[in-house]
Amino acid sequence: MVTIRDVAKHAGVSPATVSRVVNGLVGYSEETRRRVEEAVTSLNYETDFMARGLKTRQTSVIGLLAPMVSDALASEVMRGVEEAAREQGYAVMLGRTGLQSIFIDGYLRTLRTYRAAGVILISAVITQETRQILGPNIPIISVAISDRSGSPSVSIDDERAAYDATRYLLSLGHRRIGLLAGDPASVFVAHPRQRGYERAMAEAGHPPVVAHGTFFYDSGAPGLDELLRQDPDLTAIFAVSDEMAAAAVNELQERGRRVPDDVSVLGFDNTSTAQHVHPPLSTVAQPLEEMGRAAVRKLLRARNLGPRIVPHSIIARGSTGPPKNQHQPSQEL
Amino acid sequence: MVTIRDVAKHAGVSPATVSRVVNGLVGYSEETRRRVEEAVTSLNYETDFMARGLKTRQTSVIGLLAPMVSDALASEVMRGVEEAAREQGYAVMLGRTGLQSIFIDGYLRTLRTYRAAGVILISAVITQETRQILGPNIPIISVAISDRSGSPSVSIDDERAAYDATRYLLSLGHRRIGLLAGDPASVFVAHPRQRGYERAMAEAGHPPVVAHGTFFYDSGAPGLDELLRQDPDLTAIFAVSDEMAAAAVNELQERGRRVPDDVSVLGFDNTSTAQHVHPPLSTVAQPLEEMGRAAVRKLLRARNLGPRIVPHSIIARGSTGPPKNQHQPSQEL
DNA sequence: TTGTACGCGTTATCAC
DNA sequence: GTGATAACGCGTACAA
Repeated sequence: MVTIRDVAKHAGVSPATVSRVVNGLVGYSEETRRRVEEAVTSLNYETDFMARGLKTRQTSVIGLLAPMVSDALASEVMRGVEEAAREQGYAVMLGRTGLQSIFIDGYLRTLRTYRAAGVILISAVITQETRQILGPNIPIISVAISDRSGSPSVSIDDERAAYDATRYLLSLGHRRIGLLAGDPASVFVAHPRQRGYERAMAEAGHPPVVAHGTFFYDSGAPGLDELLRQDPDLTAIFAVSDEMAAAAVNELQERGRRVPDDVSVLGFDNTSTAQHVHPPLSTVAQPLEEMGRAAVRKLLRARNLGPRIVPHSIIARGSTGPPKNQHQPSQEL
Repeated sequence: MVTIRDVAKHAGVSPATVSRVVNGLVGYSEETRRRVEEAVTSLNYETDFMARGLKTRQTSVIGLLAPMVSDALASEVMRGVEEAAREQGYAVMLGRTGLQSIFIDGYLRTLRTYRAAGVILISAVITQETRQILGPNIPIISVAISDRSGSPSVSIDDERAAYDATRYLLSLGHRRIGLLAGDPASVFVAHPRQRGYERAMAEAGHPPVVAHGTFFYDSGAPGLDELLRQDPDLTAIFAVSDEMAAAAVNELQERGRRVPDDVSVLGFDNTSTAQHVHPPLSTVAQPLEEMGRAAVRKLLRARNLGPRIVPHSIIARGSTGPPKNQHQPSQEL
């Protein structure tokens, strides 16, 4: 292992000077810089992050905590985080918090003792406790969750997005629209989306039809069943996750209903799942990868005060279309 | 920040003793242990990983490198790695290598200066260069790739799995089976799978029909098109990734062919994608999560010499069935 | 069990 | 302005 003192000896200067050159500080002549750099490359010197971190009480590590490291949404955000971090010279430390944030405390402690430069939380809110464990020196930011506490965050406006999505279905002519909502326990995403749907339906004067799922694929079919029991004549299903929407599409076809001819289905998140079903899902897009990148930038810029809302958009693919109106013939013509 | 010396003072012992107690070594009385532990909890002491790493030249960090952090296969492996690492008290540092392993060198260097305890490579082979950058002290292991170089690895026998999968289709009665193969450039997975298919077909006396894709969803439809052009009467498609298989299912249905009644489709990997299409994909399962866990264990046990082959299995879901045999009526009855 | 040198980069202090 | 010296950060390991 070649140390800073080896380089200093080779270049005929002191370790302090080498340090200054390596870190691009001031206080040396052009000639010294050249000699030091020559020594660095010829000896293949690399700064020891441990030693540096011990002294500076900072490492170039960003902690990334996701409830499931394997779900499509988290994966997209992770990709953005990883790219932005690498570009800025940071490494990413990965942790899974579990659905009920079981492991989060342990990870935060680890990140603290590793003197992480910051922490990014996917789909989880920043609690008082979180902040406390992390201490005052490590910034934290949440991504892809509507956290109204004013903590640093990057997200879309979930209420507005669901409102817009419902309006989109209304604009296609649908009146009987069912909501495949999220787990009411995970109130921070599920609730705003449900509110947005309900607001749009109320404004249009149509009764809401709601069933609850878990966001995951498996809950899509039972949820659809529940919705159709409430109203067998639904012409559109709005699911608050692509996974549930995909399950709904498949289950509808299983029951002999065509998508979108008989029933339109609209998803949420625009993950890769949306494109893997047939017909491909129309969905509400969150710019997930960009949100990951934005989170890194915000974290490192240290002006990460308060929430940042990024724009959502609605992507129309094959799973949505006008209703056939067979059950409500020319009601409004 | 409370240091080991603070604890020592509080407990009336030396820093060295505190260190031994904290690390569960021997050489202190029961009474001292009690006093030290009391001091640790009352002062809320936590070991500084930087200082420890500086001295021991080791940190509890495992590097995890994947070509795409967001694909379904890597995600499953990552989940296993994360879980096993956490249980053993290790943190996971994540890196994306890019499809052509563009960033791998940079990450390896970073991992070296962080004195990682080991490196796990998903879907990439360990080259001479890789080993050289990492140095002799950091073990490395590859996962989910048939690397015949004898380097430490955890994978299925891809050739055998593809052979078995093809035999499975043959046993259903299929004779005209097309292979949607992988990118021939990524020779380490694509090639063995193709060989397994070709061996099974040769043994059965049927001509192979092969088209190449990229493993990704988008290449499925063009690949299918290519296969059907070579033989319009194929009754089964074996795709070497679930994504391509999913695309094939969707494209077949788009063309008015029923799955599995007209054409059976078999996937590979058993990722979540397999369950998101309709009908759900029959597929060759790799125990991806378990492979991730095994990689961590193997890495830390330091008896990680040579490859380890884990068993594959074939999961029959809705996308495969016997051929209708309309083109080859009762040939063997 | 304890004292203490050590690992290595950084930075404050000092000399030229 | 240039550069050197040395103390420092904190846990570990070896000699005592």
